[in-house]
Amino acid sequence: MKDIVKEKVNSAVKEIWKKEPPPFKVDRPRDEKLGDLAVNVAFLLAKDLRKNPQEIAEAIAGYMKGDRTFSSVEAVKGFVNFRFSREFLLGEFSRLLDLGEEYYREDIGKGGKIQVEFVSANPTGPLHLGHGRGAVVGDTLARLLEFFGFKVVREYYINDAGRQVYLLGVSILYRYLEAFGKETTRPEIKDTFEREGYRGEYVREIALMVKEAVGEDLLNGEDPLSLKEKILNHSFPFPLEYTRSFEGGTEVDLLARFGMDVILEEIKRDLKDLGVGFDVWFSEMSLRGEVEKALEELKTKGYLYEKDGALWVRTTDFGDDKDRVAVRSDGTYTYFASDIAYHLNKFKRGFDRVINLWGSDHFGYVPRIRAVLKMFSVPENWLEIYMIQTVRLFRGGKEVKMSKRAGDFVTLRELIDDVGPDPIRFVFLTKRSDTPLDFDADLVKEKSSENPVFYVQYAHARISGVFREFRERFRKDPEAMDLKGYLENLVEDPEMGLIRKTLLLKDELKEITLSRDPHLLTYFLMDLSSLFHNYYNHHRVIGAPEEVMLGRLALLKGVRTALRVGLKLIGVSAPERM
RNA sequence: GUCCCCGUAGCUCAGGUGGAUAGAGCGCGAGAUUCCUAAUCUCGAGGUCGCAGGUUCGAGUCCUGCCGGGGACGCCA
Repeated sequence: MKDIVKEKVNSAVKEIWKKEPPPFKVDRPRDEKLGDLAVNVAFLLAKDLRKNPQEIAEAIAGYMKGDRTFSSVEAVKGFVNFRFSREFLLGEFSRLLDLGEEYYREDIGKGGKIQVEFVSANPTGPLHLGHGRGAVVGDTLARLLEFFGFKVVREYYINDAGRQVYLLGVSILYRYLEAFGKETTRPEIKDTFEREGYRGEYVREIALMVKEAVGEDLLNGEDPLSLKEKILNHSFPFPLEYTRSFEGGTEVDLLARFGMDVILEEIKRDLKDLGVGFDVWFSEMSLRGEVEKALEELKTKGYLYEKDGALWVRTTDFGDDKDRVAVRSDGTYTYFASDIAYHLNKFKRGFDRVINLWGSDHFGYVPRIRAVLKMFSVPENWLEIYMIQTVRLFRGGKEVKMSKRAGDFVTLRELIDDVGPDPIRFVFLTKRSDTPLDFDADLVKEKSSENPVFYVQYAHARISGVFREFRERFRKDPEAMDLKGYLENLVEDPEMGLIRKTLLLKDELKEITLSRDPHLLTYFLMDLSSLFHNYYNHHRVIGAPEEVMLGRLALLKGVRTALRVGLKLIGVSAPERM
């Protein structure tokens, strides 16, 4: 609807002053008594035209006289305020009834390829709340982009190479021995575990699975390759891709691979239960050759140099505050080296746009990645990076500390089991993702008005209830009825208000998608639900005179479509009853 | 120390490229149900938008400084 106003104001300015208007804003006025939408173009034209804004606004308003889209166009203090006519609103609402969900869809993306990379948690432990937040925000963003015609690839980058994988293997080995009441005779294993090992309970569980599969054989120093076969033959109820890919090496490596198989399985299940799916699980390990090639290219371009036996990338040439190591003096690659190759890989895959959702601990990482992309002349706006801030969990009014070290951190799994996916998704979308979020587990569980997700779902359930009742009493299905002809019978202000709000979702969705602010959608849904609940409490549908009843049924049908679209996009269910 | 984010009602937070009299939920006070679900609704109280300057016709929004909170600053991942 904003487009319509924008278009009309544009041509008015062109017609009256024979000039192209500056970029102006179409917004909802603070007070809805002033109108449905307001335009600030008069302020922006004032200097140029050497007139005061009010005069300009009046000229524009005058030009619009007789336009049947609006019931009024007024100039107030320099704003031009538009109020949509009943005729126009009912016409749009009829289209909504005809088209259903499609009314809100628009092909902005035109098939453009966008990758959204999110979560990407290390496969060395269960997901925690912060990962869950990233999962929900990323998935919602992906849903929105898809809705608007982008071809979206959801990708999870698995850090399955590097030191943390070794640490996982060491930790499993340590716990395995412990399960036999033994201590390692190798001091490097003991030291490493004690200093940096993963202490979570899940490591013990994995160790027990190993014990189940190979018994004491690992204790007896059997060849890792034959241990591998024993694990594969044990028929665990999940794929063992990493274990299978083991082609010789230490038992620590084998255990790490098995551990990653187990953990990734858990991670996938957690995400699935949150309603989050991925198209691509990208393995860091698989980049092997590409890392070398990428570094070779950087070298040719002259951005690589050697110092203290390590290989450095001259990221300071492009705005980073210090240069970064890509290859350590012991010859191993840093995480950064993999990431250079990974982003280059993304670029070569031909995405028009790539969105990274990173945990806030990656903050300092942004400049170096941007620097590298510049070295490869990748356009600046190709990569968007958004930070997902930490989530603090509260129970019984107290913060529940999450500490991966001590192993007593709160997992996403516990919370999903505890409160279910709907409240989690909703709450994660009530704040901008780049600010910290406090999550009150007690409150979220409570099925009361304190919990906004139920408020919105309840609106949907109530409408469904009316439809149910109608079907029972009149033996007709409102879904199948063409009700738009009865819209004329809606005459009350709250009805027009609901219609207006329902139609506004279209602008809202578009803006939210383009500004990448999925959290605003929850606020819209609460507003719409509020209007509906208010209406519901003061107007009866069934029991009203037939003409009015059918009109109201039409109204509710449209509102329900809006609620469904909104809920679907944030991945929250729209229950028929509660 | 350097950099980034945040500071709006008692609490948790919206306020999307500056725009009109500052918004919601919770909490608090008062009320609403013979009728489609009261997980609801109505009314009320509650604010120097951290502080001080600046830019502007206009600042919660932009700039500078200060105060307070959080985070990032490894040849970790």
